[in-house]
Amino acid sequence: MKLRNEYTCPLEMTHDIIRGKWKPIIIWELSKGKKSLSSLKNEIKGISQKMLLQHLQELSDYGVVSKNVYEGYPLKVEYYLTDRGRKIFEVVSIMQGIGIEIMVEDKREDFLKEKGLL
Amino acid sequence: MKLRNEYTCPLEMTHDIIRGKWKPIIIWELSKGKKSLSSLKNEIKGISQKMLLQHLQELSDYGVVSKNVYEGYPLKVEYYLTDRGRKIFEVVSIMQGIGIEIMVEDKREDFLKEKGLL
DNA sequence: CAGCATCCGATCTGATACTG
DNA sequence: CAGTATCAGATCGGATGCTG
Repeated sequence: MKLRNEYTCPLEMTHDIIRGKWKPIIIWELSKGKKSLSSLKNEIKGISQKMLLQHLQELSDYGVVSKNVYEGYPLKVEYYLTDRGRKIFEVVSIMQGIGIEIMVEDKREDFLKEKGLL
Repeated sequence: MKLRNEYTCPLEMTHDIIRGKWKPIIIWELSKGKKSLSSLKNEIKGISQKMLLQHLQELSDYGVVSKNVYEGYPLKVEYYLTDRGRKIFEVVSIMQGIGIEIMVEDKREDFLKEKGLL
């Protein structure tokens, strides 16, 4: 667990958890179900394996993500959101909703339709 | 306006807006009403003037914050949330709520009581 | 009071190569 | 397939001093 004690307010703590560049999108993907490293890597466009692993490790330190490891070859590992992770997902979900609102207001419906979000 | 066009999904855009170290807390303070630079500086413990100004500038580029400037001496400037800023505040507000939940679950009620949040 | 410039260390991110 | 190590560049953040 990596959560600090010197937060000024609870807001800061949540912010600390999701601040990394790829963290919200990782949480978004994991909200759909358990995922292997490689499927996350394929689904998150542009992410490097290093950053993916590093962020998964940090999220795990925060108690947001956990994993099941199955021994044998090929290795199989499943990452998933913990209860706390599903709480954090509520924030991520609102971020998505507000992002859509702003894009609509910004006349970017074309983008949203392309993504199947409108 | 600083919002990019290459977002993969709306989530990324929202994340981009609030990622800076002090951005959520600045938005939180501004949600209470118009504020001068110096009152923000006093209310946000630990922030440097440089970061405060830089983040206000970025939030302004994103259309989240605006300001009124009154000529004369001493100079008077009021920062405030735009409509878009109030949308983003919804995210920040949820971040606070979830942060409180996590702290409760983490047995940090003492902290919350101290801050008058419980 | 509001705001700018500069210097510097810390942190973050990405590319690449390698291991079990 | 999952995970580690290293190196370099980019970005971020903080301290300080100066300006209108």
